[in-house]
Parts: sequence; structure tokens; C-alpha cells
Amino acid sequence: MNNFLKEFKDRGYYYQCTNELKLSDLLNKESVNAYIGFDSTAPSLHVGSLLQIMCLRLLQKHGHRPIVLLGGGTTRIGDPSGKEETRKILSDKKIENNINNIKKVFKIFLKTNNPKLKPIFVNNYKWLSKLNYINFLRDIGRHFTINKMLTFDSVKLRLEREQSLSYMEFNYMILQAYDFYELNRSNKCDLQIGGSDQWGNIVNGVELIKRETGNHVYGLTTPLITLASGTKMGKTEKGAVWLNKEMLSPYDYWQFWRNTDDRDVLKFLRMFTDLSLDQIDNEKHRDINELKILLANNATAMLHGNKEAKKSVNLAKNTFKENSTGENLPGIKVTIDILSKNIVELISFVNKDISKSEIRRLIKSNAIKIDNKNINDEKYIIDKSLFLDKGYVKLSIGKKKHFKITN
RNA sequence: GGAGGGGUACCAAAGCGGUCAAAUGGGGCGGGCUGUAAACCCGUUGACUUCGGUCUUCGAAGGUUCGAAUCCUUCCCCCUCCA
Repeated sequence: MNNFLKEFKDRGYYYQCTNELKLSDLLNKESVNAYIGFDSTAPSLHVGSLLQIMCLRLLQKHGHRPIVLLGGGTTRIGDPSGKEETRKILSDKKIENNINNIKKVFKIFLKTNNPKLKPIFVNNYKWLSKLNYINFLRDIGRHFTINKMLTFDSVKLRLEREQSLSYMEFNYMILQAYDFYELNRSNKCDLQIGGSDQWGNIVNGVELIKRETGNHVYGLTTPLITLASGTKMGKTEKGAVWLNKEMLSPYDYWQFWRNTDDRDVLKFLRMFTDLSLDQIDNEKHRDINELKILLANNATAMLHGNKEAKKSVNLAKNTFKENSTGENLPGIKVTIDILSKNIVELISFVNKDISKSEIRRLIKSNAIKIDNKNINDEKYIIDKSLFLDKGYVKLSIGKKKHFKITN
């Protein structure tokens, strides 16, 4: 088997392939251009897309060239796969903005020094927006039968659940197939990778290309990662684990990995670090918490750099060690007039997302500490003498959020 | 176009004139246990508060009433069946 495919499998990236043997041959023979499409609905990708990014990275490692499609065109439509509702339509300006932000992450994960393997960024808006409806229907539409389209999960499930599926969304799979066709034509792209939910869309592309051009191209999918606890990885909305540091700090990213479920640690080490499989095998008997730190360090270093990873470990040590004084905690400057108000006002200033009612509740439930001492009185005012010896005061909200308050 | 069903807090889903800031479950948050894990247990989950209360929420706007998420009117949106 081809080296890339072998490692792809060994690391747990493999789910399905349209023609594994032939793909293996092709990958052995030449440097292949392969693409993955990414959603541009948010200003950053989150860990849910990390597996796909790792795929591109691996591809590059084995001498193939990644093509990153940021779907300015399809984002305007909305992929119905796995979605229960029609997606909100974003403004063009927002989409452009999102694409630019998302690109940053790829520039971190993918190497750009070798011109032959340098990633190609494409935006399908460029070709999709120019399509002529009549010509498109005649040239491309004729290859798709409604009978078959109705059998794809993305469509079938929506219909079965009696949820509406607009004609616009129904066309999504054709557009994605067309993307592949276009990339095959313009960039000699012979492989599309995607999550298992993309299978239908990918297969459509493979078939379209065969019918239109006679070219044989391939599709490869990754499994949907579910956590041992049964939930989807990466969460949703509020708790999303974003990759852009403006949206989630390196420390919080580190913490995300540090808090991995025991049962997922080895799997994640294989999937989300560059540690060789042998190395992981050697380390696997180490203490589970050390493994989690190893995972967190490697994953964080890959995205945010070594320096941030180191900072995060230290900060974590500081935060979770008994009686730590909190020197390395994120510092927050507070003016005298806020300090002279009560603790509720202070916390409200430090973390503006928490409402005052909530702060009062936290105080009642023993969650607030000043210099490791519980505060149970919402009228508590920090004694300024506390600042005298070390120049700051440690404020704790719950067990995991700590701040260094200076004045 | 005709007939019917529905829009409730982060999500799902009860309530169908006052005892409703709204049952229950999930999620979130906090506490306990522990290993910053899992499982489990407990508490909490609109905002503001001088802790007495006050203010804003049940698709939108009006109305009836001492009093509405609950009744009426108009409008918007969704679903099902028929044409």
C-alpha cells in the first residue's frame, strides 16, 4: 500500500475510499493534487475541522500537494449534509472576511517553502458565480438524476424527518461536484478528501468527472470523530474550540486538549500530533495525565508555536497547584474606584460576560476566592493591604478561572 | 387556492385566564468526590437589587379583563393534507 495511505489509515483518518487500490497506485506513481473544501460560515475554523487540516498536512508530508477550497460560492448556498435547518445566509462581505481569517490557520499548518508542494488556495465563488443557468443545466445537470439524488443521506434524512429542504440546498451537491470537476480541469486535482458526511457529495464529483472527461479521480473520507462520551468533537456555538487565537486563547486551546477524556488520549495523539506512531507506541504506558500534557503541548505548539505551548503548561501548573500564588496568571489592571466597590463589581469588571445575578449566585455557591480564600459575602471589598507584599491579588472564579488583579 | 396543525427560555418539550420568571429532560454553570478525566451525587440556570422587592420575557402589533403564555383581532413565519 502507498505510504501516504498507510499512515492515513494508521493514524485513524480513514473511513471510506472510492477506489483504494487505484488511488494507492496513483499516489505511488506521482505527486497528486488533492483538495478539501472548508466552510466559510465563521471567522475561524474550529477543532471539528482539524482532522481535515491534518489530512492536508499529511498529504504534504508524503509529497503531494494540498488544495484548500474556501467555499465563498457554496457558503452562499449552505450544505444540507448533517444539518437540520437551512443555514442563515451571510453577506458577501462577511464571507470574504471569514475566508481571509481562515486562511491564516492553513498558513500555519501547511508548509510553503517547497514551490511544488505549496498549498493552492481557491475560492469557488470565482467559477460558481459565473455559471450560466441554462448551460449549466444542459452540460452538468443532465448527469444527475433526481432519483439518485433523493437517495443521498443529506437529502433523504431531511425529507424523512419532514424538514423542508429548499431547492437551493438541494443543488448543493451538484455544485460541490462541479467544484471537483473544475479543480480537476484547472489544477489537475485528482483527489477529494472530506468528512464522512461528504461522501455523497464527493462521489457525485467523481462520477461527474468520469462522465464529462473520462478522467478517473478519487474520493477519500475521514470518520466522524465522536468522543468517548458520545458527543461530537468541537462542540457548538458558545463553547466552540476555535483555531484562530483571536477567538480562543492558546491557553484555552491547551486546556481543551489537556481535558481530553482518558479513553480518547491515544487516539488523539495519533490524529492530532506529529509524533510518530512508534513514538506514541513507546509512550503509551506513561501516566495518563502526562500523556494528556504531551497531547496538549504538541497540539498547541503545532497551532500556536512552542512558546505559547510552554507558557500554557506553566500557567496550568501555576493555576492548579495547591496554594499557588498565581504569578503567571493573566493580569488585569483594575482602577482604584472599582477596587473600592464590592466584589460583585470587581468580577463584573474582570469578566463582562457574567451577569451580576450570576456573580451573586457564584458567591453563594462558594465559587469565588481571593488569594485562595473563599469569599461568601457579596459586599466584600478587597483590603488594599493585600496588594502590599506581592503587588497583586489572585482572584479565582470556580476552579479553573484565575486572574491576577493589579492596581 | 382549500382544509387542518403549530410558533414557549440555550435546545427539546409541558402549560392553555390568577398559585407562571413559566413543569420536565438535555446542555451550561457552580459545589462534592477525584487525576484539571470518566462515572456518580447535590445545587443552580431572565436582568437589576439598598435582599423588602423592582423591571423585561412565551412569533409581532393591538384589544378584552382587576389580572393573559393562556381569550379576541390583524399581521408574519413554519408544517401536514387536498387542489
